[in-house]
Amino acid sequence: MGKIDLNKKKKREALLNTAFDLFTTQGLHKTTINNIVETAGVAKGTFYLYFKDKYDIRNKLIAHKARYIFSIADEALSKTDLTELDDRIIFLADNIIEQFNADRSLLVFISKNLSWGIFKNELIYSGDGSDIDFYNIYAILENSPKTFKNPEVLLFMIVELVSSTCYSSILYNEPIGIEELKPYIFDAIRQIMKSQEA
Amino acid sequence: MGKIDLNKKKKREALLNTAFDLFTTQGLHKTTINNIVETAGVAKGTFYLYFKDKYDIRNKLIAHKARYIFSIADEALSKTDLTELDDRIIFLADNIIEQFNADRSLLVFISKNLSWGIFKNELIYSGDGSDIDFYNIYAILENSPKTFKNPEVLLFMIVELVSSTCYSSILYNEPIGIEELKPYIFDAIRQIMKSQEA
Amino acid sequence: MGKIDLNKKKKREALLNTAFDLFTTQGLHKTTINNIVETAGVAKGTFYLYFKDKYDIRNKLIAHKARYIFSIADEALSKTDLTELDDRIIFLADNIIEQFNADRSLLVFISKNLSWGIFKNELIYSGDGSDIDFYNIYAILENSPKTFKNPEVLLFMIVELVSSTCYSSILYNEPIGIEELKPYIFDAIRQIMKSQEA
Amino acid sequence: MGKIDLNKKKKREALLNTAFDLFTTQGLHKTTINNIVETAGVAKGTFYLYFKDKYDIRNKLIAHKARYIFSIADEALSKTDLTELDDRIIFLADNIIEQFNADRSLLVFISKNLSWGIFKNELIYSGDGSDIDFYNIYAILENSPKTFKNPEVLLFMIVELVSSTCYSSILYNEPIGIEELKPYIFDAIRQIMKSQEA
DNA sequence: TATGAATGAGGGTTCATTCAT
DNA sequence: CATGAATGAACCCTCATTCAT
Repeated sequence: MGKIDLNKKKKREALLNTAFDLFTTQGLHKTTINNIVETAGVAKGTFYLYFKDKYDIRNKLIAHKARYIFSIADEALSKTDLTELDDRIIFLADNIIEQFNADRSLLVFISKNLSWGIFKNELIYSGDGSDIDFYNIYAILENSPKTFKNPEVLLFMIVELVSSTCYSSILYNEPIGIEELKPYIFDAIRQIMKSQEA
Repeated sequence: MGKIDLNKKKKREALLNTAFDLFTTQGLHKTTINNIVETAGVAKGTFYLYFKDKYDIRNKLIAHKARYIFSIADEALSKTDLTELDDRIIFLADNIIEQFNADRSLLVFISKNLSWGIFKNELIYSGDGSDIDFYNIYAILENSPKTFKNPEVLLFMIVELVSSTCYSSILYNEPIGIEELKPYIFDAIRQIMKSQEA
Repeated sequence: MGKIDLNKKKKREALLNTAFDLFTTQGLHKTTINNIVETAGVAKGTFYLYFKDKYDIRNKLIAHKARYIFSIADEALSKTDLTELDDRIIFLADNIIEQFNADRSLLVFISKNLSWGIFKNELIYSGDGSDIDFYNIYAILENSPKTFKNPEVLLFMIVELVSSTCYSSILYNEPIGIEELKPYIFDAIRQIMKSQEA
Repeated sequence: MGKIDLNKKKKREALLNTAFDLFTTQGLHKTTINNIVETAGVAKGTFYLYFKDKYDIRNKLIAHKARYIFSIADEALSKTDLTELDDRIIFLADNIIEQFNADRSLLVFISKNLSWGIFKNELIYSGDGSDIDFYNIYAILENSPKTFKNPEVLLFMIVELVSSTCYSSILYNEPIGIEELKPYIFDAIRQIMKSQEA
């Protein structure tokens, strides 16, 4: 990669990082292209060399950040010797909850923008290739000795339950704080999994 | 109520209805005050007689619409002879899901804007008095012969599970359509309730 | 004067007093008809029964306030036994300066709005009749044993010197505070008068 | 200076000139940004590249114009062989009065906006460096063989006397025209100076 | 590639004025 | 006389986008 290409990548990443910071601190709507380029230290026109508009850069950020979160959780899981399926799923949930708890701006950004569609397409079947194979997470369910009526629905319900309850609990302590809520969530996950065993 | 007051109420409602239509079809951000007043057929200044700004009218709409949805479900429930708690909860969930299924714009609007905080304050403990007493829904849990570790958390988890899974399923048929998804949701609700019995 | 007429006068005066308060605290431009009628406690339409617009009420206030200031000074002068002309003029100047010093909002309002033209027409030759005869002040010069080349110019120069130096000194202490400045002003007045003796 | 920089300067000056014309013919309040940009022939947004708002451009104009007036007078003075201090001061006063007389819009603009504070900071101690050194005017008093009790107060009183009497006389011929008034003003200046000799 | 001056449509908001009650 | 809901023109200002350099 030549010097020019390196410079290009640096510019692109400066824009991505800056945009993420601004989106999470000020919100998508209040963040202007001006804000982004000024903070990133590039010229206004340069933005348009890399991204179509504000929404383009946002979409690229979502996939990037979500993939990163799962890779962290997945890596941590691989360092455990958990074998039971529900233990493994709950380990992942817990890890991700903690990531969100540690970085609330990340939680806001992901929650407001990540749909199941994006999740499935961008993460699970991701053809990105650059990072970990996220099919793993999905594979956990399929390669288990237990079988489920509909693994995708199961995963979907778990993801939705965790992410939506997290949001209110971590950000507003409503109805209770996340540490207190966790046992309920994990219990619920176990029950949902049991109910879907084939 | 005099002629003038009637006229005022009509104007206010024209603005509310128009705003709701536009918010749900074009989104909050893309809807302008101009759009609203033009469509509602009033002068721009009139908007500011009734609402502080776009966010004020949105907040008033959320409470209004959410209250309405629950009142419909509650009324339907009262016409059944269901006695078992889980049956009653699932009846409510089903009814609300069907309302969303019948009016997707409502689903979008409510999902994007209703937080648990608003839900609790505006609906359950609503001092509005104009409509049904929403404490009912909450009361269902407390007046039941069964008791739960933490009724509020239980309700919270059910609401979050239903609303977040609905969204993807009804709007995008992801991961599966709502009719197919329902049994899974209802099963999950039963399991979650069972796990929280004290 | 009937009850209705009394009520009318009360409304009019409420508007005048309120307008003065608002003009002096917020400025002419920032004060709206809305502000005035709300604070005065009358309906919006009522304003237009008494005044043409914001500028009409301002003009009526200027004359009213200026006349009042001079009447206070004049009355105080009549209670002294000063006989020398320059002493009498300086007494008036001092008295008016002190009134301004005690009520800076009055100073701002008068300074920004009172022109020599208004001063002459509204005050000196005032046909108002309701208050003191302001011709007095002018008459002081003419009835004096000393005579001046041009009494009106003399008065004009004194008024302009006093009012313009006051403004900066009282409001901003620039270039020096009013107490320190006074001897210079009074000295200057004496010199100007001497130079114009015929 | 490149082509772009030249263009920028031209735009900025077009805006300044246009704003001055409009402020002096229509008043600050009645002049809108729209007026300015339309007349100047630039886009609305361009205005905001150079100035924060209407008041920003006004402030920049005041300093600019006032400095210019004094520079003209100062230059004219340097071409005379006047040595007596009061003659020099009166020469400056006369020159400035004539400038105002020749351009009444300038008089209105300056009178309504120039305070002693601005005068002192922006003109006398101006660190601008671009124009003449205005400390000169101030220095005239200090370097004179005569000494004064308080040179700043002396200058202040002269400036205020001249500017406030000018305003009424030039614009409204009240109480008399400027040519007729001048001898009185100059006489007054001489008297005031004499009274302040230490 | 990279720049940033220039654009101008369109945003939210204000407020003097009217007129039916 | 008094009201105040309604009006709508006009305000200031923002900001995504372009394009000559």
